[in-house]
Amino acid sequence: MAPRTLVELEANFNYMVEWETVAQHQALPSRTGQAPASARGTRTRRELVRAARRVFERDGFLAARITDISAEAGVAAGSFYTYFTSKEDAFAAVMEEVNEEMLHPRLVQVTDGGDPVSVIEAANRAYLASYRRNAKLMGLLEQVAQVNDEFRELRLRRARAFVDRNAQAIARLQQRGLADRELDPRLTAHAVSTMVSRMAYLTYVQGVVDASSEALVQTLTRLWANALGIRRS
Amino acid sequence: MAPRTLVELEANFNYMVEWETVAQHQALPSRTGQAPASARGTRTRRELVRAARRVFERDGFLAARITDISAEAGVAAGSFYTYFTSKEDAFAAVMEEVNEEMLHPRLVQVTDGGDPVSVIEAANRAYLASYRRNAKLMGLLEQVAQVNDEFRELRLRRARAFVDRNAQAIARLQQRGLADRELDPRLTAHAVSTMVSRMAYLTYVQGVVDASSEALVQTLTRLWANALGIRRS
Amino acid sequence: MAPRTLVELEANFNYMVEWETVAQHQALPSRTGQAPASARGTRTRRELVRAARRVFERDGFLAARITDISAEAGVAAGSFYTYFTSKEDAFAAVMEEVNEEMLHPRLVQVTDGGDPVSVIEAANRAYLASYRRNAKLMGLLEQVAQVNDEFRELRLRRARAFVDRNAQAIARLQQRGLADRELDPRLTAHAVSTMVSRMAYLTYVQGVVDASSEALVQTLTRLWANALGIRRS
Amino acid sequence: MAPRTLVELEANFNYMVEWETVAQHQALPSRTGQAPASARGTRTRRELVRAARRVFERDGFLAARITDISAEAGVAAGSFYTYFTSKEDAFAAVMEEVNEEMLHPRLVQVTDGGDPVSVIEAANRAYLASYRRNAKLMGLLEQVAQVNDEFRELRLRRARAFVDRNAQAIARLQQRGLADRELDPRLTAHAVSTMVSRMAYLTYVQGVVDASSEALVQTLTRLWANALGIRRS
DNA sequence: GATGAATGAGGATTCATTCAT
DNA sequence: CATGAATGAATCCTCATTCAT
Repeated sequence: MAPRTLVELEANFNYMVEWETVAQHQALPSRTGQAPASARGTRTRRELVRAARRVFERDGFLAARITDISAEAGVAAGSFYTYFTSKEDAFAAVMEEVNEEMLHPRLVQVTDGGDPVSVIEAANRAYLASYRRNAKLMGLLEQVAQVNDEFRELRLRRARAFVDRNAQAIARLQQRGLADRELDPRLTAHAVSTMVSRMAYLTYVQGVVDASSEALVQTLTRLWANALGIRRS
Repeated sequence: MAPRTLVELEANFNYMVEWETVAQHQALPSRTGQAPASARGTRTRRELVRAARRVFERDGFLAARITDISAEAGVAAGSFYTYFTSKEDAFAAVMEEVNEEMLHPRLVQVTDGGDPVSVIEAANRAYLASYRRNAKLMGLLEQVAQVNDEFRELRLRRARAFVDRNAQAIARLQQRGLADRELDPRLTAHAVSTMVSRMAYLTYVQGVVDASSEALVQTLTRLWANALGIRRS
Repeated sequence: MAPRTLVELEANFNYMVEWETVAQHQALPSRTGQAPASARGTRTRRELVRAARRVFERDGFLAARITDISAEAGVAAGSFYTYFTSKEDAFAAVMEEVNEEMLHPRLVQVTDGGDPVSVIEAANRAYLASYRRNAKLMGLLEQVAQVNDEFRELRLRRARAFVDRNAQAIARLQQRGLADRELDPRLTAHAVSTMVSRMAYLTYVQGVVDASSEALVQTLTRLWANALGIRRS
Repeated sequence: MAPRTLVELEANFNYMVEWETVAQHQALPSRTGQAPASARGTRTRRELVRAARRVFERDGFLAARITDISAEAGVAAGSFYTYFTSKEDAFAAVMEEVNEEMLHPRLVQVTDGGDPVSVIEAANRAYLASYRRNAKLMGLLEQVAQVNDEFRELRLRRARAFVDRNAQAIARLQQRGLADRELDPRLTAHAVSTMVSRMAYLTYVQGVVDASSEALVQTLTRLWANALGIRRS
């Protein structure tokens, strides 16, 4: 039986590595200096997180200076350390914010009985749309993971979790005779996830893939279905 | 007619983005301070390049200090600048060296009449093997491209060139009825290239994919063939 | 009618190139890093400017090291950059300070009806006195202008302004039959200005002219009056 | 009796401070490493001196690097030290060369009985012409004297010698009733010398005085004659 | 809580000068 | 004599982090 909802789908073919990275409640590598107690504190912290996001998006993680962030937030340099212990900490907070935003994705519920391919298509469409919406941050995450071991570890750990689940889903499809039995489920899960997420990166962050989002959805969906050898009903 | 040699094959399905990146004779972003005029100079420069490679591989590009490199090479700090203008310049020189090595890949000649799939397999095997051999440097390149605009630009420009060629190859297969005609050739070229190269990265650089190289070759080859809808003869 | 006050006189025969250079409100080539916002900051900045002056006067502009200045001020090396962007910037601040001092010159009011020559004499006396008082800085300015284009440009631009005014004054005297009509007003203005200011330099900075200030005043005044062909009443 | 030749004149009113500076055979602050013994050596040394002049004129004394000079001369870096001990040394050699050139100035012989003013005029004309011809080097000398104590001392010592002679000449004119007896001969000698040489500097080096050489000669001559109170016959 | 000045470790870079070949 | 590579002392400058007010 086909998956019924996108949420269910995600449990099966989830390649949304980066997105879910922050959606998960596994602790981010954050050791926030202090939780704001007063209303003023809450406001200042919010300003700082917003400022950090702007500065990160504008200058990149490495080039961003603590000073720039506090200046952008309109607070004194020292105030940064009232709320964060480091640049990494502030970055985690920024991702947390995105997290909040992305925890409520406008995912269309998929009706029962949809065929596997159209479900995959819907998932791809949703994933690409949210990736595009947060392209700058996704690019940042890529950069930070490349530079900071803690973030890299975090990403890898989670990717593994997704792959595990996806691998199981693929295995089930194979057992039901709906997918190519020659494929190694784990490797396959990894490969197709990576294909989609990397294309999203190349398209929306690097701007090297010149295609409409719709064309992207169509092509990736077909490639995916083909690759797994999914029988069309 | 199927491609006859790996060389020919590369002209068709070349996803060896990173590898060829350095193999090409398009200039690397290198502005070396000086070409050594004496034998002694040649020796010192070579020492420095080797030292740079060791230090980069050990500490990463960002953490590497010029001082470390000259110390590792056993020369005075200032001598670094006799041969390079910057850390980037030294990095380019290191990649150049890899370049030399990879310009003579031990590519097995594929006999005539091999079916397309076995040719793809051979190409994948060769690519993964060389990626593995130079895994540390490939990871470095990934990191540097994330941090340095010049190297990023360079990579993107070249990737585009490969995709162009691959897209044409796919289009030809489609015309001959050997591949799924529903696929957009350019997007497809991009997607399958990225799938393979990214899996190589995740496996040999990040170590997250836990599989034998052979299993990897088998799975990627099958996924690729499936994805393109290649008819088996 | 003869000029009545020294202020009026200056508008006529002003050769005080270097002095007025800093007295003018045309911006010095200064891009100070930061205006101190606290009392402590004001104090530190003042200490730095004083230290800079001492070090410049002691070692000259070129030999002065940022380190020396911060050490002399009793602050950390990095603190220099809280207030200045460069050595040039600090130098501009030092000159600014002199500026303040010289904006309130103790110029004796000249009584009405004084004859032109005695007015010139008073002006010369005042100029030489203030030059002497700030001899070390005037020497520094000479040195810096020789080495730094921005300061050179500034000086030249201002010198031009003075010459313009002086030339007009000379032209008026010629029209009234009070000065030699054969002289080119602009060149003459330049020449006599330069004669006095250069003598001040040679005397108080280089110490090559061995004469009392009074003798200098007398001789320069007489040379000047003679040169212009001023008729004595 | 009026002076008969320009040479004689120079002995009287010589303000050609900078020029004669190098024309004199008082040793320049030069400790040349080695006098070339072979023909090849002579050639190399000449190349180096020429190159040094070009580089000094192009970049200024401070910015000029030994490396630039040897490169410009087309010799190895080390060769510089075969002939010079330092940058200062090379500079002295360059001035020496100019010296050679200026030892044969095309000075027109002044016939007997010329009146003093026309003699002064001729001297001014000759001085300004040679200053103009070597403007770049004169500017350099100004710069170097500002920066290097040895060159400064040298200049001052010589200037003093000239002033001495000129002061005697002026005193003689005063005794004969041909010049204003109120003037201090030494100070006057200094002042008029400086006026002319400084105007030459401002005109030909700094380019701030906008006048034809002829206008300059006329004005300076008249100012000078006026200043000394020379009676016209 | 906010402020903003002070700190100082840390690395890059330059170039005159030496010297083995 | 010429070569040109090696040396390394000498400063500059940045910026995360602390802390007194």
